[in-house]
Amino acid sequence: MNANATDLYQSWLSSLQNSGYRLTEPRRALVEILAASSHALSAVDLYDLGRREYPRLGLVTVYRTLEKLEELGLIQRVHQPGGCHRYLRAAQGHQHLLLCTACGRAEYFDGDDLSTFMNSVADQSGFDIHEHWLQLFGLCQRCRDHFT
Amino acid sequence: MNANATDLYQSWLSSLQNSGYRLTEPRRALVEILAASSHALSAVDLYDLGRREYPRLGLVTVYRTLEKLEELGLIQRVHQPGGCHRYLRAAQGHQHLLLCTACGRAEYFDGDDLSTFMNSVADQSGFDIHEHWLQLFGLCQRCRDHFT
DNA sequence: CTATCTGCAAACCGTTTGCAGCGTT
DNA sequence: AACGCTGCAAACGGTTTGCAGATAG
Repeated sequence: MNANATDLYQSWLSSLQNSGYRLTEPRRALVEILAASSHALSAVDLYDLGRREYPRLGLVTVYRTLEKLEELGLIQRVHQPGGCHRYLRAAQGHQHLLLCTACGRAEYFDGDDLSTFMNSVADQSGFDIHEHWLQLFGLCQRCRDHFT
Repeated sequence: MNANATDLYQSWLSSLQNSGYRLTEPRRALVEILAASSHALSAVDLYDLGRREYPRLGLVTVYRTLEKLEELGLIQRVHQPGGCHRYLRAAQGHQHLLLCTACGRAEYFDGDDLSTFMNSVADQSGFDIHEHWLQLFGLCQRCRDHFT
């Protein structure tokens, strides 16, 4: 776990505690995994990874922990083309997602440049836009090298 | 059903037939609904609407018809914040989606302006971007008027 | 007449809920 | 000691599959 992930881990644990939630073994394990991961993970991914650290972990606990972390704005759902979702640390400000279709790596990029575009769409359509959802799919550097 | 929807209806039926699929009562009913709808519809929406025209319709047939229409590129899935998906006539070229969170109305808008943005993201990230997914959520004109 | 399509029932998968016991605080 | 949290099992909702009869071509 690098410095950045350790910071995230500590701050997420504090967030949980400050909101009146208890710090338990399964929660520590899940927070550690999520804070350190560069991939969007499914509930079952987390279950499998979590059991390496805490073998008694149940899938239900994974869901309940995800629910709390999402509620606190620490993680967010990532929607997959197939339909089911994965979880990833939340975007900071106006960031959007770049997902590798081969390895699942997830990266955020800044998207402030989009505001002019949004405004023009709002004007033309008459919609009052509240939220936008932008995800790009492709091959990350590592997978490109790997496949060529 | 307006002229545009009638055209879509006829062309979708032809597409089905040209691909070796049969034109049956349930399929005609579902195609008619989808071609005429300005809203993204769930499988159950289609089931309910379809039964008004063809009461013996089964939910399974809805799914199987959606599968074929999607395979032929005539409709596409719309991903909802909640998780489950709805179906809508497919985008033409580089269009993106605008969805009303109140009434479910769906509109496409052109998004060619995004290519410069995509290129700069590709350059900065090292990703080879294959696909992008942009959906905007808000209130449509009609619902704005209704709520104010 | 044949192959495809249909509807039913049942299986399926990801997710949620009820509950009795465990562990944090 | 009290209450929140956990894991199990069972329920749940949306979707898919197996099958025998119906229907388009």
